[in-house]
Amino acid sequence: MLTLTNLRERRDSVITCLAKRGIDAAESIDRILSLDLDRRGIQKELDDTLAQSNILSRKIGEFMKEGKREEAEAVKQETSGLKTLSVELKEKMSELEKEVHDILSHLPNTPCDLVVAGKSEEDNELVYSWGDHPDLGEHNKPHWDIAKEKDLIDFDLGAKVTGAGFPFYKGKGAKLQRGLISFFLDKADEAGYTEYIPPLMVNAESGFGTGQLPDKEGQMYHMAEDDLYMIPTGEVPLTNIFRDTVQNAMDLPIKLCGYTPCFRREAGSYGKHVRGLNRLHQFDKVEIVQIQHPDKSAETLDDMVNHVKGLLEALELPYRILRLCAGDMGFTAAMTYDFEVWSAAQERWLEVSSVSNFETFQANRLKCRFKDSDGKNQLVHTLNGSALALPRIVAALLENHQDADGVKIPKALVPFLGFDRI
RNA sequence: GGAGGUGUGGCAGAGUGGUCGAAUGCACUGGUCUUGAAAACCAGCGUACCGCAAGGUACCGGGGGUUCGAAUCCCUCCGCCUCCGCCA
Repeated sequence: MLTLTNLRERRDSVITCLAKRGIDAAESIDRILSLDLDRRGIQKELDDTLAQSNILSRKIGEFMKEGKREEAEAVKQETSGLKTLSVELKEKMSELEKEVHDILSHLPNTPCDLVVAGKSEEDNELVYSWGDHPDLGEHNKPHWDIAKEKDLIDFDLGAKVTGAGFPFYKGKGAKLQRGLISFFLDKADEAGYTEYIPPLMVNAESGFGTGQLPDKEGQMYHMAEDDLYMIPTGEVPLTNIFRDTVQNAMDLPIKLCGYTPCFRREAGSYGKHVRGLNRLHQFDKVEIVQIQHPDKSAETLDDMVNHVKGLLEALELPYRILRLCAGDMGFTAAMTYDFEVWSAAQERWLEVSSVSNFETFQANRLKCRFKDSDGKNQLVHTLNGSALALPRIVAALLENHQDADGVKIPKALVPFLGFDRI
């Protein structure tokens, strides 16, 4: 969530920034600013009224102590008007606050300077690429065929037991999942990230804290009976650890990681591009998260990007990195790098990781601050990235490393699997 | 799930409905003393909002209520603890 101070002090530049996303926020922002002005006026009035009635109440207390009942009663009469007034003012003020909050919580984050304006993925900037596209020759099966032949993944069984998008992994397919998770977690551990195993359901406060609510309400599975949400990403529980906290500047950055299944409703997506592992309702992911000092978050984002590069290179998968244009970025991000792996058999790029700096956008919702050198509380910057999401990695591994009689496992992964071919 | 208890500042821990934003101790910060340190002593030490400032307002788990006035009374939700039940 954008901070009110920011809107007040930098109205024009916020509007310019949001315009890069293709959003004309002038009207919303001016509405917020005018409501906020009203609010401040009313708060002044309310504070004065309360101050007045506090004085009278104290006076009543003194009279009561001295046994002057009549004088006390007389003062009581005076307070009744103040009381009704303050109730009215309180109502008015909370209405104004609520309206400001509602508009504010629907405004997305302002993109960084580096982020270009643009509407869709076509405007994303290619910033890096690695590896050659393999020439598969006649061995160019898509992963769903390989998975079926080698009995690695059973989509039909998942559809029967749960529904489409909830596959079963079997045998070497299951071991591949487990091995990849261990591999990713070990790499994160080596890079200094502390491993967590978080809850897979979160409450509404947490959903709001990282920005899934209210923006992505329909994307999450919701347990109505207990008002809990299945996590769409480990980001939600891992970042909400820091909700309502004040960190010590010395402890920054805080680095953590965790493996979790992720649950997404993905309503309305069907067809060829979501076939096989390309889009699932439940999938596995290792997430890395950092809580960082505002001055250092830009370089931290680069560190995280480098970490993900290392993973993909170890898996010998050709990839490219895109800096998303403003319009293609998520609601909460100030800057995002997407990693895409080339799928040789499908002849398309598959998004396998998204690494973002949210700057103070989440921190403002989370109320996550640190004490700066002046002893003042300041919002931290939050960052996170997938390192990595499994399904499309599995797809790319199966497709890119296939040969005449199976699939060759990249060397780095073999110790985690106990076999070198499928 | 049932019964009882409990929730106060970074921690510990007081708090008769009326100068309680809250005693006290510890921790922390600055100072005095000291060659230096420790000890001792002195002072400071929550957050948010409004205000140029002086200052004001709100906050004692969350929400609501009673009252001129609530940390203190009532209702409700949440967390924690103890006992019982159930259970991987």
